Amino acid sequence: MRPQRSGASRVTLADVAARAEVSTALVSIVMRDAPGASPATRERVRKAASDLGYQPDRRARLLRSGRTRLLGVVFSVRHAFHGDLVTGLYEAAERAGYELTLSAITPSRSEAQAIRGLLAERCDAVIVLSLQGASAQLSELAAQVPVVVLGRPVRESAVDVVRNDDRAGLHLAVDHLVSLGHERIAHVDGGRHPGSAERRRGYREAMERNGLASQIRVVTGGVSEAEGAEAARALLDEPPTAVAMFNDRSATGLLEVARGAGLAVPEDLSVVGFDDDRLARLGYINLTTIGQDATAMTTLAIERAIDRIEGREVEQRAVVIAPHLVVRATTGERGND
Amino acid sequence: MRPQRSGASRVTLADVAARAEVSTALVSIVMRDAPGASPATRERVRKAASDLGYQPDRRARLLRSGRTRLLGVVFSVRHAFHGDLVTGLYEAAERAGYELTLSAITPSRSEAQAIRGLLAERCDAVIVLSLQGASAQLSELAAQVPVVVLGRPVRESAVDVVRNDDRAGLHLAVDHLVSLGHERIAHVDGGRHPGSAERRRGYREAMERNGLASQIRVVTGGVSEAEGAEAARALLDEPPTAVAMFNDRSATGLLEVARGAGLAVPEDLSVVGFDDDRLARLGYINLTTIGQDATAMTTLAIERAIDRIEGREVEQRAVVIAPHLVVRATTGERGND
DNA sequence: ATGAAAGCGCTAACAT
DNA sequence: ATGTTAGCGCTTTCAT
Repeated sequence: MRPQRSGASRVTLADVAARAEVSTALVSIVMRDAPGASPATRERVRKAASDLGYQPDRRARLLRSGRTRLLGVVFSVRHAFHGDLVTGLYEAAERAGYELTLSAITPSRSEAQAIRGLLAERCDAVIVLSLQGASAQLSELAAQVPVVVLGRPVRESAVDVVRNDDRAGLHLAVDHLVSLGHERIAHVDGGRHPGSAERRRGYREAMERNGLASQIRVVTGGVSEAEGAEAARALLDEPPTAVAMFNDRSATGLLEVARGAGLAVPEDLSVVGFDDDRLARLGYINLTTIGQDATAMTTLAIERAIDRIEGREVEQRAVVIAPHLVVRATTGERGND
Repeated sequence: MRPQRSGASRVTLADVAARAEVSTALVSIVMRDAPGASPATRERVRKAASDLGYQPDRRARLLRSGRTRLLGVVFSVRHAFHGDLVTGLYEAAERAGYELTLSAITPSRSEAQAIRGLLAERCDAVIVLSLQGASAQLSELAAQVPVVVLGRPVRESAVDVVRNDDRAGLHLAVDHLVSLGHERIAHVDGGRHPGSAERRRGYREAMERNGLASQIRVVTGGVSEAEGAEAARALLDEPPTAVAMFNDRSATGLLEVARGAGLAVPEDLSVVGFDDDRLARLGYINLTTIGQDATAMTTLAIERAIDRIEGREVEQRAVVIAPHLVVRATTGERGND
C-alpha cells in the first residue's frame, strides 16, 4: 500500500535544500537558527522554505534529537478554571521554549486514558490538572516520566505539586467578613472533594483566631451550583449574616436560592466564593471571592517540570501559592439583624 | 551534547524483540495486531512487551508509515459547549481508529497559532471549533490539509462544514411558545456573532408562519450572561410574555434580571435558551432550550474528515443537523396579563 | 511464519 | 561555511 498523500504539502527539508541549492544539513541549521551558516545562505534558504510553504515535521525532528521539548497536559473539559490554567501553561511553555500537547479528560475518557495518550507522544514531562483520579496511578506514571500535579493536593511523594494555599484562602475570607462586622459566619464546604478538608480547617482556624469559635457552623456542600443551592436551603432555617463558600460555582447556587427566599445580598447576607473563575466576574453575579494566582501556578508548574527534565535538584516537592481576596459586590457591612 | 534520557522508559521495539528472541519486524506485527505471526509468538512478544513496559513511539511509527491517523482539533478554552464537542470527537475518532491531538485557542493564543501547532504535527486533517477567526485563514489552511469546521457557518467553499440548523432551532422555540398560548414573543439576538443572522431569520419566519408578524420584536443581545442581562433591561419597559434567547448563557443573564425585577418565571415570563449546555441543565436554572445534537455533529465531523483523508468523493460540503426542543421549567402557559 | 534490510524526515557528528 | 554520513524507532517490502 502506497502511503497516502492526503492532499497535504509533503515538503521536506530535502526539497528546500534542492531549491536553495545547498545541503540538507545547512537547511536544518537555518531552520533551527543554529550557528554555522552565512547570512547570504540563510536568506536564500529562508526564501526557498517560504516559497515552498515548508513546515518542519516535528515528529522527525524530535525522533532524531532524542528529546521532545514537549510537555503533556492532562486537563478536564468540565472545569472552567482548567481553561485559565491551560492558557497560562501555553504562555509559560512558550517562554521556556517548550511545546504543549493537550490530552483531555471527558465523561467518557478517563485520566488513565488521557495519560496513556500522552506517553505515546513521548513527552518529556506531564502536568496533571485533574481533580479526581487515583493517586496510585500517578506514582506509576511518575516512574516513567516527571509528573507535576497542578492545583490538587496529593499525598504521593513521587510527584511534584503546585497548588493554592487553601487554608490561607479561608483565612482571607473570614478575616474580610469579620472586618465588615460579621460574627455569624457559616462555611459551606466541598463535601468529599479533595481540598475540602483544608478549606474547612482554614475556616475553623480563622474563626477561632477571631474569637468566634462558638459561631463555627459548617454545612455540607459540594462543587456544583446544585449542591450550593441545597446547602442554602439548609442554612435558611436560621440564616447567618455571612457565608464563606467552597467555590464560586456553589456560591452561585446559594445566591440564587437566597435571593429567591427574599434575602438581599449583601444587605441581609454576605457571600464569599473561591476560585475567581469566569462565573464570579460576570457583571450580574459580581461575587466577592478568593482568587488563585493562575499565572504564578502555571509558571511554577512549567518551571518545575523543566527542572526535572533537565535533572536539576529540587528542594521541595510541593509549592504552595498564596491566594488573594477579590472584593466585589456580594459582601458588605453587617446590617441590623 | 548527548540526548537527554529524561528518566523515561526508553524501551524500544528492539528491546522487546531481544527479550522475546524474535525480529523487530515480528514485534511490529504483533503490536499492530497485523496478520503474520503464530499465536505462540504473539503470546511471547506480548509478554516481553508488558514485562518491559513497552510503549510504542507514535512519532516513529507515523513517520515511517507516512500517514498519521491523527486528527487535529482546534477549540477554545472559553466555551463550555466545546468541551461537549471534544468529548464526542474523542469517542468518534476512537471508533474510527484515529487519534486526536488538541490545540487550544486561549486569550493569548490565536486561532492561527493553534493551527500552526497542528500542522507541525502532520495531522491528516484538522477540525476547527472556533467561533471567530478569519475565514481567509481557513482557505489557506485547506490548501494544506482537509479542514472541517464544526458548528460555525462559513462561506468558504474550500472547507467542509458540519453545523446545527439554527433556523429550525428558532422555529422549534417559537412554535413551542405559541403552543403554550403566547403571542407577544420577543427575540434577543446574538449581535454580530456568526449564526446570529440565521437565528433571527428563523424567529421571524416562525412568527410569520404563526400569524404573529405584528408581534415581531428583536432586541440586540450577545453571547454572554452580561449581554443577556442588558437586553433584559431593555425588554422590561414593556415585557413580552415570552422570549426566545440567542443562547443559554444570555438566557441566564436575562433570567437573573427578570427575577430581580419581580417577574416570575414561567408565570409572568417564559424563556427559551439555545445550546442545552451544562448551564441550562443545572437544577436551579432548569432552562427550556434548543439542544444541538453534539453526538451527531461530532460523528459526522469525524466521518467527513476521514472521507477527505481517504480521498472519497463528498456530495455536499455542508451538513446541517436538526436540533431538538428540551422542555424544562422556564416555559409555561401564558398567564392572564 | 519469520528475518534482513531499507528508509520515513530530520539532526548531529565528522569531514572538508 | 558547507557537505557527507549515520542513525532516531518504527513499518514495510522482500527474502527465506
